[in-house]
Amino acid sequence: MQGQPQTLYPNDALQQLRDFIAAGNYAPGDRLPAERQLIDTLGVTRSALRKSLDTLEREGVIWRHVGKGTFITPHESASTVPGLAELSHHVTPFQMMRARLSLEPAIAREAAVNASADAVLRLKAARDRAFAATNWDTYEADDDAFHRSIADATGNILLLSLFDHLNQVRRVVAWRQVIRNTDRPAREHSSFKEHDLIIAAVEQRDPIAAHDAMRQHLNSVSKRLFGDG
Amino acid sequence: MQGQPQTLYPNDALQQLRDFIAAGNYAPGDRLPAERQLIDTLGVTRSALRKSLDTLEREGVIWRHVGKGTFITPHESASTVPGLAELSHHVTPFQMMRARLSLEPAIAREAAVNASADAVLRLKAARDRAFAATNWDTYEADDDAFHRSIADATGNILLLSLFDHLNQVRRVVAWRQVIRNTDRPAREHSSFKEHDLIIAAVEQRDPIAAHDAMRQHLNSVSKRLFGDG
DNA sequence: GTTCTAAATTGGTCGTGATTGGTTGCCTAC
DNA sequence: GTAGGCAACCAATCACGACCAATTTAGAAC
Repeated sequence: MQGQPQTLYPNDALQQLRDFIAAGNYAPGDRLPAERQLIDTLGVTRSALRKSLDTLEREGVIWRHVGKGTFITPHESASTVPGLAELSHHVTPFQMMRARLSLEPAIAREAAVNASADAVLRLKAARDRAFAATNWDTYEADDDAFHRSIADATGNILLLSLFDHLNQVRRVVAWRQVIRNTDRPAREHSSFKEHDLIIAAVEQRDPIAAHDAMRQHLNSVSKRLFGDG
Repeated sequence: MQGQPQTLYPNDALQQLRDFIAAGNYAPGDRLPAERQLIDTLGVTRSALRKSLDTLEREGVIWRHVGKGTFITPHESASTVPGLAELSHHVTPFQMMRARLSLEPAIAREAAVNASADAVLRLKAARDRAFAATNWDTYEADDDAFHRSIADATGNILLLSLFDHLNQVRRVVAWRQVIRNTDRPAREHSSFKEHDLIIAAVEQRDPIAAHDAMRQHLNSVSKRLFGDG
């Protein structure tokens, strides 16, 4: 696809640089070629190269100093984050749970502060749909939608985006070990009560209660998943 | 194919553009020709072309940015989740701050629970680099790296990924209005003390203190940005 | 062998001009 | 009178080159 010599999309230089480093087998502490040499090797402009180097520096992959050069960071922190699909292979269900416990209670708190009346209505509608689910699969989808509607209720598109990011990974992470001894969620399924508590807290504009209700809910989900909290 | 160059019915330009993209075999992420070139190729006016491009952008087919160009959307991405660049146009600095306040304290809490000794060392190294910054730009990069090293210290790649997602948007969000009346951060810049508090809390494995220290830090950043808390 | 100096090297910065998507306003055609 | 073509302008981005400051290297001077 490199038929055209003109610029491809901006991230191209970054990817080339990553490939170059990976192919070069650089050990931690090793020095990279000088910038003016790299732009020849990679065939990119210096500004594009330096932008990519900035990214790698922020990621902690490299370390630069005027007059000395650019070096691979001494501590191998394996902190290069792969793409979403790749990510889901490396995330354990426990880590997923910790991440949810980190993000979602805070989102619930924001929702309690900012939710519009309409958003509360949508929240209740999502709750009702989950309650009416006739099998576990649709319940999961509805539960999904319920949690997302809380992120939506924050009115903060960035928080919603963060939630979606988390959720995309969650859908793929393998936790099929969930015990389902009934064919559909029981009416007294504890989640329903917990959902109601969250909604009530949001409706009453009580950020602390919303935060705690969500945390409690996720803890009880965690308990069902892992056997205990 | 069109014998008459003059206008047919209004949607003509849109259809032509669709055909052009389909015929061009563009891969996701590829760049389209510039508008002023496309109007030559397609034989339509710029206003008609831009209207069509607007439609495609709303449909999520393409992605535009001033000074860069027009690109095919990288992945099929559910229409509900706008791309990162698109996102940054709709996120206000205030929303960004609320999102940081939602995520980063929780990350600091996780770091306090899970940070390895090595991770704490990397934390301190990042702190020292920021302290030694000689101008605001490198300070920002170092501060960035510091916050990221906290996410790294959680040992949870998903949390790190969430942080990166947030950070990618943060780099683009327009808050150039930040006041910088000195040419570099003063040694008594409050952030330095706050960074130290965070590190101390993580080192002492005190999740609550780490959470609060990060919240306080972000609050003071917010104060600097918006004038008050 | 030591010391000092000049040149070369390197990452960082700045300015200029070109390109790009976005905006505005005038003007024609219907 | 209104919609749309048309052109000029705006602001963001990038390539390119020159220059700057930190650092290393080489060699001259003694």
